[in-house]
Formats: sequence, C-alpha cells, structure tokens
Amino acid sequence: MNTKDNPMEEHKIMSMDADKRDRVLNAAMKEFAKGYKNAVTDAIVREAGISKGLLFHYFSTKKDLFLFLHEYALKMLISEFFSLINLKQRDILERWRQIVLLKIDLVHKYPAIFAFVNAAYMGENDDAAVEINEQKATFSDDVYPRLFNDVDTSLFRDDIDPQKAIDVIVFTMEGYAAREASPNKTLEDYEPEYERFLREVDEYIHLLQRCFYK
Amino acid sequence: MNTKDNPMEEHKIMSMDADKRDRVLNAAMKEFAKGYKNAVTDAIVREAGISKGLLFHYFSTKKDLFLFLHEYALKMLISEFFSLINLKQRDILERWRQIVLLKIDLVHKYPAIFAFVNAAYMGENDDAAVEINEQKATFSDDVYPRLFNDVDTSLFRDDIDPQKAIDVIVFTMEGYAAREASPNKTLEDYEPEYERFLREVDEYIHLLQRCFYK
Amino acid sequence: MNTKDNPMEEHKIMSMDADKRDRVLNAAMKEFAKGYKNAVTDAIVREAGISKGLLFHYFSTKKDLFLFLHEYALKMLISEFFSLINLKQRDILERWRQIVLLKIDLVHKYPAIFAFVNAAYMGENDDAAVEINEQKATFSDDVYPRLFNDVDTSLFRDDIDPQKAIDVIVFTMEGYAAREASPNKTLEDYEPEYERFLREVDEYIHLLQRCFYK
Amino acid sequence: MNTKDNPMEEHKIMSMDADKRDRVLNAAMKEFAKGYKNAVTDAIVREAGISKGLLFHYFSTKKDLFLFLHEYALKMLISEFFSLINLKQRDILERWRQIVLLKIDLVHKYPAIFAFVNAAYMGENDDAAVEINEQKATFSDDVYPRLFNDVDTSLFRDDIDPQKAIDVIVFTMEGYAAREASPNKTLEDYEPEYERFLREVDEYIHLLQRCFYK
DNA sequence: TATGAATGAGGATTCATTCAT
DNA sequence: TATGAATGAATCCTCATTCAT
Repeated sequence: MNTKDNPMEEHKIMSMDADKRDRVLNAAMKEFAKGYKNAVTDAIVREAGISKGLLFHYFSTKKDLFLFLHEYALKMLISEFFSLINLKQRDILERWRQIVLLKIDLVHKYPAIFAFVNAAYMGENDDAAVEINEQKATFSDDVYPRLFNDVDTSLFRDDIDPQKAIDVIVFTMEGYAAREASPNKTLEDYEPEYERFLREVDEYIHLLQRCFYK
Repeated sequence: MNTKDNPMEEHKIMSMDADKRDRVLNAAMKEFAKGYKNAVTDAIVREAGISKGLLFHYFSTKKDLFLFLHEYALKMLISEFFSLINLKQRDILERWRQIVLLKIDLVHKYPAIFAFVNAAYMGENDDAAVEINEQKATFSDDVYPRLFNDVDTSLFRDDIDPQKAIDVIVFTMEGYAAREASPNKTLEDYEPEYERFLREVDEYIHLLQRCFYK
Repeated sequence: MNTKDNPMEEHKIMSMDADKRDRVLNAAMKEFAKGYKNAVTDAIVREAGISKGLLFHYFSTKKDLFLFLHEYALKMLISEFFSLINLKQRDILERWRQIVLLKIDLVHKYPAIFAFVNAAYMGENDDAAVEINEQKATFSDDVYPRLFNDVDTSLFRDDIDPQKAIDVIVFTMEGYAAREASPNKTLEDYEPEYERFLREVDEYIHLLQRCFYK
Repeated sequence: MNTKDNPMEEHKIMSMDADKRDRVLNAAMKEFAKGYKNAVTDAIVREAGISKGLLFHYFSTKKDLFLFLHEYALKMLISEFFSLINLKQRDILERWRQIVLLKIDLVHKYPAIFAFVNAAYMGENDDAAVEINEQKATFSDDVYPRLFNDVDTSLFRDDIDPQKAIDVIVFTMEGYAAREASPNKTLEDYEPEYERFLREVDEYIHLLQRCFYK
C-alpha cells in the first residue's frame, strides 16, 4: 500500500477532467452495484454521458475499471472515515458507539459507494475475484489495527484476555450490523429504524461493559 | 416446510434416475459456485455427462435449476445438521462447541454444497434474487430458533439480559467462523489449522463463561 | 387423385385403431392450426394421449404428418360437401345460396378442420409448401368443375360470355366470404351475424340476376 | 397515418447509412418472405453483409424487425401507388384497368416487397400477429375508400345498388388477380402472360359495362 | 482525446427425431 | 406396437472490445 506502486495514482483515468471522471466513476459504481456480470458497459457510458471508445481508452478492460473502482471506493471510505473519527477516545465500547454513528453518516453521504462495495463479489472463481479479495483483506489489515490496536485494555477485567475480549466486541458490532442490513432494503427503509438501532447498540455496550470491564 | 406440499418432492427432476440426478445436481452446484451469471449450462451438462436437451427437459430454465438447487442444498444441510446435533445439551456455550465440530464435519462431507450456498447470489435486483433471499431468510428463521430458543438461560448472570447475551455469543461464533473462512482457501488449506481453531474456540468459550455465567 | 397412387389409402396410420387415430389426427389439426412451424409435436402427443415414439412410428416426420393431414382434411371436406349438395339445381345463383348455407353448416360441424386448412401455409419457400400448394390446386381443379361445369348457361343474357359471367359470380361469392372472414374471429363471433350474411348474399344474388340473366 | 408521429420516422434504423439500410431491409424482406418462423436472422445478416450484433443494435428483436418491415413495406407501396394513379378518372371500370397496369408495374419495381407482404403471416395466435393484422386492416381501411369512394355512380343502371355493384367489381378484380397469381411462380413466369391478362381484364370490364352501366 | 458503429464469440433455450426397452 | 428419456443442431440474442474517423 505504499505510494510508489499504488496503481491508483498512476492510473490513466487520473488525467481525465475531474468532473467527467466523477461522472464516469459514479455511473460505474451505480452499475456495478448489480454485480460484476450484471453490469453493462453501455449503461455506464450512457449514464456518464461519454462514448464507449473513451471508456475503453481510459480503462483497457471492464475488469480494470472494476478493480480500479473497488480500490478507489475502499480508499475513499477509509480516508473519509479516519478523518472524522476521534481516536482520542480509547474506551473501545465508546469508540464503537462513535463508529456506528459515523457509519450511518457515511452511508447517507455515499450511498452508491456502499452499495457498490457490498455488491463487489464477482463470483468466487473469476480471476478478478482474487484481486478483490486481496483488496478486501488489505482493507481489513489496514483498518482494524488502526481502530483497535490502541484501545485502553486496562479497562478490562484482569482475568480475561484483552485481545479475545476485543474480538468479541468487534464480532458483536459487525454481527449486529450484518443482521440489520438486508440486501433488499433501501436507505429510506432504514430511516425510521435508527432510534431502535442506537438503543440496541447501547444495550450491547452496557452488557459488555458490565461483563468485561472492571 | 412440511413434506406434503414441499415443491421439491414434486419437481420433475425427482423422477430422474437417482445416480444421474446426483451427477446433474453436483455438476450444477459446482458450476453455480462461480455465481449464477458465471455459471454456464454447457459446463454443467458436460460435467454431468448428459445432453443439453435433457437438462432443459427437467429444468425449464437455468433459473429454475438454480432455485431448485438452492432450496435442495439448504434443506439437505439443515436436515443433516439437525439429525446429528444433540439438543439435550442446553448450555449454549457447550452447544457452540458441538456446532463447530459438526460444521467442520459437514463441510468435509459436502464441500460442494457449502461452496454453492455461500456463493449463491445472482446479482441484487434480479427477481430470482428475491426468492433466494427469502429462502435464506426462511433458513435463518427456521434454524436459529431451533438452535437457540431452548438454551438454559438460568446459567447467565442475573444482571444481564439473556437474549442479548445469546446474541453476543452467536455473533462471536459466526464472526469467528467468517474470519477464518476465506473464499480462496480450499479444504486442504484448513486441515492443518483445526487444532488452532478448536483451541481458539475454547478460549472464546471460557472468556464468555467467565463473564456471562453465574 | 386416382385411387391407385392415393397415399392416404396406403398410409401406415390407417392400420391404427380408429379411435386412437381420430385422437391423433384431431390433436394434430388443432396444433397445426397455429401454422406448421408453430406446431409442436409434443403438444400433439400430449393432446392425443399417445407417446412420442408412436407418433413417429406412424408418421416418419412432422412433414409427413402435416401433408397427410392436409390431404385427409381436404378429402373429407370435399366428400362431405358433395354428399350434401343438391346438384340438380342448375341455376348457378341458386346454387350459390345453397353453397353458402352448406359452408356454414360444415364450418360448425368441423371447425377444427376449417381452422387447420385455412392456416395450412407453411411459408412459401419451404419444401413441403410446394406439395401443399399442389394439393390446394388439385382441390380447386377437382371441385370447381364439379360445381360449375353443369350450370344452366341458357339463363344468361345472350350478349354475354357465360364463362366470364360464371367467373364474376364465383369471384363475388369468394370475395364476399373472404371479406367477412377474419383470422381473429372465432365461431362464436360469427353466430350473431348469420342473418346479415344471408341478407347480403341475397342482395348480391338479386343484383346479378337482374344484370346477368335474361 | 400522419407523418409527425409516425413511428417509422423515429426508428433507430433510420439513422443507419441509407445504402446499408437498404441492404438490410431488402435482405430481411427476402428472408421473411419464407414466413416469420422460417426466416433466420443469420441469413439476413449474411445477405446484408453486416454482423449479427449490428442487426440487433438497430432492431431489438426479430419481431421488431418484422413489424417495422411490414409497416414500412405497406406504407411504401401505398404512397408509390397513389403517387402514380390518376384519380381524375372516375369511371370505376376504367380505373380498374389503370390499377391492373399499375400493379404490374409495381410488382416489377418491387418484387421482394410484394413477396414479403403476401407471405407476412407469423402464425395465428402470436401477439405480433395481431399487430400485423391491424396493419393489414388499416391498409384496407385506408386504401379502399381512397380508391372507390369517389367513383361516378351515375354511370350505373338506376335499378341497382351502386355500392353492391362496386363490391362485385372489386371482388372480380381481386379474385382474378388472386387466381392468376400463384405463390410458386416467379416474375419471369408472368412475363409472357401479360397480353392474355390485359385481354381477359378487358373482357371482364366489357361484361360488367354491358351489365351494370346504363 | 473522442466518437459510436461494427464485430462475433458466447450462451440459453427449443424441438424434431432416435432408440433401448 | 408402445414408451418417453435422450440427443444436439439450430436459433435468437448479448455485450466486451475494436477501430476508422
């Protein structure tokens, strides 16, 4: 992930006019949210208002576009995320509450990006799938340490392994999010539920505080 | 879910010679593990050793085959799973250990089925995707209650909500499984890791016992 | 059309049990009413309640079945028609009235046969189309002379060519029938119109009587 | 039928290079002369010298192509026909002679179009068949009134219904044309017969003049 | 850079016909 | 005779990618 061989910085598309580039990338994300195979390049160029030829001038293949986009989306979300989170708060459970609120904000700010990243699967055996999974792995390897390495483990009871406790907290945090997220729901469907989400998250937090903290 | 009006029992394919049917269904699962769109009917018939015409004699469309297969796979796994699990053990953490072992067994017994069910996506907005999601939802609605409704909640500390505690346990159980499962790994890759898995699972179990139980 | 090389008499199907044969031929007519290409052998055997193999035992190809059926239907209609018509009446206009009534009767008695014969086109360039057209030509060559050769030409004005007058009458008779027949109408649609038909036919007859007859 | 919202004018194909478009439409007509089902898209593109993809770029389905073609052919024949006919001549029998000559001209000028329009069936119960029939009905409803509404009925004998007389004339005109036209004949087959045709047409005309006119 | 017409291999589905029983 | 499972060539349509301008 060092800057030297970062494919993004050197990608042809970066020399495109910024406005147009945004149109292309947004159109592509929107289309790829259907899944790689279901996405059609024609729809992308139509939505972006550019020609087929130009798309393939900048991205030599559909796969190239997809891979670039995935990396781009992931990087954008990460940098946005870390620019907003307050890493001063070293109580992991309090941080969790913060993360939940931040995630809700980001989903609203970049709904298309989330939809795209979630849908980015491509079917397991495809050649590009490997690269995608590597990107996702890199994402985790990059993000989780930054989020959870510096937490204040002195808050935990002395008779428990802090790393395992952190794991349980993270699994719960993500498990709950996954349970509430349904592929068929739209942003509007979530709106009326936020209060419940926050209340339930607090209940998990309190439970874990009572059990894991001194 | 009762056997009488189970659409599976009445499916044309059930009148096919059992051996051949198994070849077809296995070939189809293997191919669909790539994802719906990536799967090619030609590959299925080649692998199954039957003609294209015969496949479409039994399944009127690719989608029909896919949907049948998904239901079939889910039902088979569920029934196999429940025929092996000991529901007498009402300590949820002990039951978890059992489930882990059972899952490892089943993954070895039916690797293709697991690969298929995991990969079964179809691209978000397809009409059939809705059916798949319904099947998956039905699966959860059917399986989780049977696994976790009758656990002995008297083991939990009196000052915690047992349902939330169960949630945390289930999230941990599944989160750990998901973290260790990688789409790029084959069965052989897991082999040398089982001891570590079991040790780590035990560590989570002990942590939660110490924190959640009286 | 002489008996010696009449393919019908010698056709394999004639050795089939009469009831079953009727089921087959009716089913086939019904299906071929959609047009040759649109007709599906599966539908025929399903409707007839016989096996695919048996159909192809009796008719070596779909084309054979179609051709046999066409000849069969035409012959049946002709013989039925001539068994009912009174050829004593030698006034061509009176005979026309008779023909109209007879045709209405026959359409009601054998709706499927009429539907089939009308639809029997097969697309011009097809190899079988030639044979069909020959059968239709033979039909005309066979029927028209029997219907119109023996009419009483002495009724016509002396200053007109009787053959041309007969032509005009036949053209009118058939043109009117074609104009009223619509491919989208069913038998029921015609029901309430018969009175109008008969009245209009009479008007043409009177017009031609007044103009052509002495 | 007004030009403004004529769907033809707006069809994608109209943006194709005129030469190529003609090749495509001619090839399609030639192929569809076999009937809708017998026509094969491969043959069309081979004959037109374009790729499969291009055909389906302009016509989203085979049916779309067929329907467009039918409307196109009908419209072209009608406009050509009316641009040539002299509607000053209000004697219907004289007009008939004109129509016959005109038709012969048109059949020579556009043999493929005539072949196509005659063969355009599609099999009775298809949804598109309904549209075809509507187009044909519109055609008749459009053409006949323009041809026969303004004829000079004062020429007819006072004791006959002019409308019925016109009907008889039209039926004769069309009946004779249909009798002489055989689906198996090619243009060359007709060549040596024109003199006979014209003579016979004149005979019918004289017969009807003598009988129907004052 | 920018266009969009053109390509053609690839894929799902149909259906007449065969053949072992 | 009778069955119906099995075949596979034929057909419509899709879509990533190229290329002349």
